Amino acid sequence: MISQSVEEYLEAIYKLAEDGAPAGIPALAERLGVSSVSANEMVRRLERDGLVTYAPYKGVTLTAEGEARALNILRRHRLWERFLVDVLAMPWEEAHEAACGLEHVSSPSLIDRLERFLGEPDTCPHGHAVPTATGQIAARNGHPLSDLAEGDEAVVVQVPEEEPGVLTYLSGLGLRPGTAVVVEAIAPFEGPLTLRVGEAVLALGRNLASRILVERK
Amino acid sequence: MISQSVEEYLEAIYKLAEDGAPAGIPALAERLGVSSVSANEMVRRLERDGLVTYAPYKGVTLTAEGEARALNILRRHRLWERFLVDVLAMPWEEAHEAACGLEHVSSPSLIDRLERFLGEPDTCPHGHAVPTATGQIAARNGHPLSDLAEGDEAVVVQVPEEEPGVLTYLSGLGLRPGTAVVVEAIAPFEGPLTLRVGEAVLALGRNLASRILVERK
DNA sequence: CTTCAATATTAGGCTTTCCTAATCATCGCG
DNA sequence: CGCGATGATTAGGAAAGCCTAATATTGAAG
Repeated sequence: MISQSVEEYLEAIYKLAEDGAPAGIPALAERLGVSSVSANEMVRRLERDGLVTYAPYKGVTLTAEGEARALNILRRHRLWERFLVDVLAMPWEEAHEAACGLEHVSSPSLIDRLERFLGEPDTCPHGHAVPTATGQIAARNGHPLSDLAEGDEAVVVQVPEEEPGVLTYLSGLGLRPGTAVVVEAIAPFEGPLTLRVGEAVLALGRNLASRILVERK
Repeated sequence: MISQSVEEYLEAIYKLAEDGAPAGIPALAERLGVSSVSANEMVRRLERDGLVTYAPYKGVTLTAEGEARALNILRRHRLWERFLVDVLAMPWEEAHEAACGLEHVSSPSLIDRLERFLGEPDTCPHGHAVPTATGQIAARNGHPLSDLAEGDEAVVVQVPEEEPGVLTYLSGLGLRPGTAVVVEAIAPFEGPLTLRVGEAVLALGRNLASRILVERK
């Protein structure tokens, strides 16, 4: 058996590795809201159990076993999220929180049934791919919204999960997977993008825009 | 916050108190699969936190606060069970297990949404009343099946939850809430009851029969 | 009313998961 | 190349939960 804490660490390590280099201990600690010392301890436990390899000053990397576990957790998380949002009509940000709890107490049988009930969705409500029961995950497609040029039209395919504040904000703007956007203007010096979303026009910071994936039309 | 362990203890204390006297430490320990020492420790923690009162050699009793918590846990458990059985078509015995995990990680908002989605059911799949969000629980109605006389006809209203083996057995016999039964014969000396269930005739031990509630027709 | 079985408790330990404070190591910048 | 910031680690603890072994208490049955 594998504890909830361990699952949370594996998940965080996977997500940190997703955007770039292997996770450093401080980044991991920060993300999980624990001290560096605690994260360090846990990482050594994970290494002892063959779930990660750790090189000081380099970072933590999941082993094959660790990655398989992480993908399984992501699978559970994203299917629950789909259920909460689509079936129970729960708001995005609340759904993320709730799924964080449910993901750690879901047997394979339960998850498989849930998946069938939901119609085997490809992604979570934020557009992230749902890993299969066998541990496959579809490659991310789409480009950062920040890579578009003025005048480009595109459809949102993925928004960041995790931060509740960001989710509420994007939800309020109507920016969710499937939304069509037009780039009206791009301010210089890393400035904001001006977007048209339906009838509305809005300004979006470059940083956040780089974390939204779109598909050109 | 309240830990999963604490919730399991409260639930067990409630259920033990349901059938008779206040829970003794050994009974509690047995039910939870821990040693008497562990149960003793925990009971003292619960008392320290104002959730139970404990009199050695007498038993453990929930305080008002403790009972409110227990009812809330039961609410979550039974609604999840309803979902798992009705919506995901999970077998009874598996659903009980799964609900045991889910019940500890479900926010009030989630549970309220789930309840609405399910159509505000009155009972869990085994016929036990679902406590309301405000902590009310409907009184148990019905009589033990073992109290019927030969020739009586009745409808099952409640079967025991908890033990997976019992659930599988009853499920196999077709004995579930709503099932009509006729008492064909009652063996003397605490012997088994012979029942007709639909076309089938079967023998049921007196002990198990006393834990099945029915309503006379 | 005594004795024995059931119940309770103490003593001592283990693991997991977290913490603070303090020290040590490394990397990169000037 | 040396020094300061960042990162890593050690030392020492705490609380929750669990355990076994041993001891004390109590209630009920003879």
